[in-house]
Amino acid sequence: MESYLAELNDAQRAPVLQKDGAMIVIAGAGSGKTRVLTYRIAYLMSQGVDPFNILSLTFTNKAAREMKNRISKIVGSSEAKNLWMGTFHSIFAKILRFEADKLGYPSNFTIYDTQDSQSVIRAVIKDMRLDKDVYKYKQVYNRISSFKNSLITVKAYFQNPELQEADAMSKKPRMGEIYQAYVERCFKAGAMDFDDLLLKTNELLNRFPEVLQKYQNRFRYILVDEYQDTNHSQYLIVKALSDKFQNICVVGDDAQSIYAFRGANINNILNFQKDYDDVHMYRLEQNYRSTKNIVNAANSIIDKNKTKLEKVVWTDNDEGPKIVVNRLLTDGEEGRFVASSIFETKMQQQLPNSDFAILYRTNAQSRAMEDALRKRDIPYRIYGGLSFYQRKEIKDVLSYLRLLINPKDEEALKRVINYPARGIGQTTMDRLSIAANQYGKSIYEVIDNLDHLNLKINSSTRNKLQNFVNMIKSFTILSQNADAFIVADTVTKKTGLVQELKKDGTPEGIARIENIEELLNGIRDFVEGQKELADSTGSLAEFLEDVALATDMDKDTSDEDRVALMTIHLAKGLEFPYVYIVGLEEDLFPSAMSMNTRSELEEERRLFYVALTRAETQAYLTYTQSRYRWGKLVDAEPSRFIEEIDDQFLDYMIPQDDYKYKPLIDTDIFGEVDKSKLRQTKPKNGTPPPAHKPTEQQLQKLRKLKPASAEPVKATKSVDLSAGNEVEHMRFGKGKVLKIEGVGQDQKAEIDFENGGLKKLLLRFAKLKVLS
DNA sequence: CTTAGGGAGTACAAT
DNA sequence: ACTCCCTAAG
Repeated sequence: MESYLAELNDAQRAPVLQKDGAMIVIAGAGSGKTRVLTYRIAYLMSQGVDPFNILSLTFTNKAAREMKNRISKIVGSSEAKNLWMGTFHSIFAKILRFEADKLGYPSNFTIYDTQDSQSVIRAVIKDMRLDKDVYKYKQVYNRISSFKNSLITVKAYFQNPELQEADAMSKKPRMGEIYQAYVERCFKAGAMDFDDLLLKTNELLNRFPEVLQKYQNRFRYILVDEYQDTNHSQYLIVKALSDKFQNICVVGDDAQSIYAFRGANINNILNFQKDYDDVHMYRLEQNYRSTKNIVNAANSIIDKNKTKLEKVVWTDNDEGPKIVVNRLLTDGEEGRFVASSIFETKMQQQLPNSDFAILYRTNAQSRAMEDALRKRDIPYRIYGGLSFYQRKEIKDVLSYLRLLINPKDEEALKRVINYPARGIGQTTMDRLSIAANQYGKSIYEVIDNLDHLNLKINSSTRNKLQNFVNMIKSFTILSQNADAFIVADTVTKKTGLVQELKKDGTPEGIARIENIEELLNGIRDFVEGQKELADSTGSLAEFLEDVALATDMDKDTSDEDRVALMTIHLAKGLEFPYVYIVGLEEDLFPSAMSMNTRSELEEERRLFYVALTRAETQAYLTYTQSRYRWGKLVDAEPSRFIEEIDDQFLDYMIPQDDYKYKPLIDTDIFGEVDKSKLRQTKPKNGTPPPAHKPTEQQLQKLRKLKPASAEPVKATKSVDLSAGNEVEHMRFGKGKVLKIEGVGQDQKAEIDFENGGLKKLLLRFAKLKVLS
């Protein structure tokens, strides 16, 4: 029974064997944290804990499935079945469906994806007659999302002068009204957006003490993976649920916190010890994944960050080959280099395609890689980007299905009411919409009751509307007796969706039909899978629930032999023998949008750390001299992150000197500055990290080198400019006069710069002070 | 009401 | 490059 404990090292075993209480496991990259979580759950069950009382929150549903399988093998599948495992979103969506009536939602509420939400916001902005160039819907969406993730409700927003002032300052004084209208529309449509799944869970637990108690008693043991990427809303849910029994185990790595843009708060992990009594902290520092070269190179990077918990990741693995760095002329060249490198390695070492991954900062970079791989006939698979379920034709089918389940779902209705075209245009929709508001009904209800309402709609249009409603109703009746596949199949045929695409005849149209077929196959598989589970009928509602929260990473691709292409964000938690990190260029990685503050830059650096630590055997870093961006060829310069790796771990494919920063010095302005001295300002690498397991003394010493956390430089551009702070890595407004320190030896320069290109240069080499 | 074409605006990561 | 929105004509 306990034989699996022997598969753990001492550091891993300790947290597994602590049955009760609060604990945090700081797990370095590749240190076996999934194994710890899995075995800990198995151990709890072996100690008599009912699986029904264990809640395990994972980062992907796939990870949950895999862990469950693993646990099944240890404790038996009938037991493991009762475990609550999944992502925050999927677990709490289930609970919310069960408790929906308490919050005034139907239990069949729709889950709006980002597209749906943004579309609602666009409509709100339009209806409020606001300037769409000022109120950009994506920005507004992000702002509202961040409110929700911080548990700032509409009411809380209007009670908070600071927020309102901030919005007024950014010339969006009516943000609150938009927020309010958006929330109302979603509620009316019986819809929750992604953030609502967490926000409403909080509301549920706060407002209904008996509900809170119920789930507190149910989830006596809570485990949270990737805790460094939890946002405030998730934090509060975990806190509330674990409050009674305090059996809480969080696992994470602050060095891999990369979701701040989604509201993740690194302080959740940094401050965990303050949140519970008697917190045990465990550290997993031995890396089993990567070579010494990779581990040490990664350490040398993350060392540049100031905000972090101290830990020392080390490995007993081989030294391994150095990290290869190569510069290419263009992104096309870059793709060709990567493809041929993969090809050669694959042939020489006789490796499967699935041993290789190409990681990039932005989805747009996949194009060049794809082209090159295709030319070489190397099978690949792209993860992320526009997911399958977000494609137009798929969303169209899904929207019909959504409408059957929840006729109030306005986004779905708007999408399909006139597609394929059936003569119901904007004018009609506007009238229906006004009537719906007037009577406090949904648009669908208005259409359904046209005869009883006095609307200015002519009889032919009335007919068309009636036909539409009748069609939907016939589907609804069908769905009461038939499974999801039969319903979906009928829908695609009867609505004329497929016919419409056939008529089109273009290659895109054919591809779309194939996609719809793939969707139908997927639904059939789902239905069969669900029916096997016995307690499920494979209904449409179940399928839609699954789809709404499905991600690209949830697909089982273990039997595919393909090179993996994905963003670094998606690669978190994965590992590959050979990893290519492409596009290591300033403004791309680190992203141009993430260089305003130290904390943003540090997150980019963590992202790079994540990328590099995916590699088991060898990593390749590439960058280009010019790249197509925004449809134009633009110059690129090497990322500072290459420079930050200690040279001893790198193997340059072109003369090393070429890799040094080439300062973009404009001599007109910089005439008196000695360029050679500028070069010398390259930061010296600190003490190289230990290649072997450090002694306890060494560990202590290394940990003491940096404070546990440093106050990040605060940063809105204006504030820091006027404060005269020493600031690194910051952008400045035009026309500011700055003092530069640390240029060469005792050289100081005063520059009035207007030119965007100069900003970056200065940041890289100098500390800046504002003179005026 | 529908459709095609032009013009303008937008560019990060994603549950 | 791409999407979205608007306009004008069918």
